[in-house]
Amino acid sequence: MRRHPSKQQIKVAADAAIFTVIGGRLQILLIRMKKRPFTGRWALPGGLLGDRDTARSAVCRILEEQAGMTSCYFLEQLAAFDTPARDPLGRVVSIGHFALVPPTDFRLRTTPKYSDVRWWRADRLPPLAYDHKAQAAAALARLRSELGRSNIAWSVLPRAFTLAQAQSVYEAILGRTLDKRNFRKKFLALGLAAPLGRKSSGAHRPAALYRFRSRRAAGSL
Amino acid sequence: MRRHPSKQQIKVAADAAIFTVIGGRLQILLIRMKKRPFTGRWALPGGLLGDRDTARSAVCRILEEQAGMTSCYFLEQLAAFDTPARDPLGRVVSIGHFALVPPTDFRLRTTPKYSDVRWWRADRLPPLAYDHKAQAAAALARLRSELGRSNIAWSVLPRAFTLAQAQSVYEAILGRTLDKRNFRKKFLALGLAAPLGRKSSGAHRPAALYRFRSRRAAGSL
DNA sequence: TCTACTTTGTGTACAGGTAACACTAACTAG
DNA sequence: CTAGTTAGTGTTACCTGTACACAAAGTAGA
Repeated sequence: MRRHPSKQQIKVAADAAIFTVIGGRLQILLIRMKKRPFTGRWALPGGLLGDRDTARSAVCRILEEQAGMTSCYFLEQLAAFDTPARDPLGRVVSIGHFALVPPTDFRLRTTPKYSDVRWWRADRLPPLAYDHKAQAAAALARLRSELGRSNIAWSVLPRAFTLAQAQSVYEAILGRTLDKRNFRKKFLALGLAAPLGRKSSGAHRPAALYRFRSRRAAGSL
Repeated sequence: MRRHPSKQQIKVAADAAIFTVIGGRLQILLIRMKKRPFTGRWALPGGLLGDRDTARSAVCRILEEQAGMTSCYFLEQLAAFDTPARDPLGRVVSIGHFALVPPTDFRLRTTPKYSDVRWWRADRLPPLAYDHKAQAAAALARLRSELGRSNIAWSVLPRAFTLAQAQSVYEAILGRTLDKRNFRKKFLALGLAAPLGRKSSGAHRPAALYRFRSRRAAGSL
């Protein structure tokens, strides 16, 4: 082992399933490819690692290049995807990632290398390039399973938020409605959030505002 | 993305944390390295992927080469380990795996490339090469967390087994004793095992024998 | 053959978490 | 001041996990 023969032809890439919540719906970020053999196809943002990249730093760089997205907050590794035929142009092993980001922190912007970037509803995806359908499905499953055990939700909520906003985010991610009283009980029992003052939204009864106690706690490998 | 520059210098390896249970203790398979810079150090079995290997097939091949271990039953991917400095001789991204195997199916056998192979108690590991300490720890955590949700245990139990044997395996893996009545209740409630006839072990009251209904069910990504 | 020893096999009670369920309080707009 | 909308609050039933003790079945050896 570890013979380091110079003949190995495998390349290493990183892909990212980036989620956000817009309009009460879970969305995933896709880019549209220009190059063959996937011309016109949508795909997860991704690309090859530089020699000094970690997979994580590669993802951050790629997100800026391909979508104008700065600052990766929460970003976690998903799995390695290594089917030999997954890239028709050559042997590429991809390290999949997933993240949850606030929809407002940046404006999506494409580059000449791609024809488009946009959010898609996570439950209505177009056909995807490579094995990205499987990657997106695995990422969604992990996102849902981590939601209950960690404080990922902070990355898509504003600094100060109401419990109704938090509940709406959880519902969007899980894809089902939750009971209001049970949600409040459980969410507060997790001890991740602390109350502040009050709020005066455009109309109706003001709601108490909360903030997350810390911005990094459980969840990582 | 996917420019396929021929200049990328990263290589792809696969490592494996192979567990078994011997004498009521959880054991992990290590090999002893001859080559610099880890001469004399113990390490997880592993090596570079061939151009047509999947990570999984590479692990199977490597286990046969490095330890004489045939037939990989249960083998699951753990994570990609991509710290640039993890291999002092060059940039290598490793795809970690873990498995649980029966201790009796083969005789361990080393090769001229390594000075030794043997089982080590999982709670008393020697210093390891590369980032294998972290890989082994992550593998153990995953093994424990999958134990409750899947039927991995079949891979270390004989075809026909008693509930006491099963309990002993679970205790070895989890590293703590379990309550007999609770274990039997839960194990049978999982519905993975079905009863057979009876047994006459060397001494004492005979125990009912069970078998697993299927040899592949839950647990995979 | 009887006794001592060892292992198998079984049920219940309590604690904690999850899921279902409806009404009053506070504010805005007209 | 009324109608409309959202915020906020407790209790009950159920399920899961955990703690705990004793009788039954066989072997080995006196």
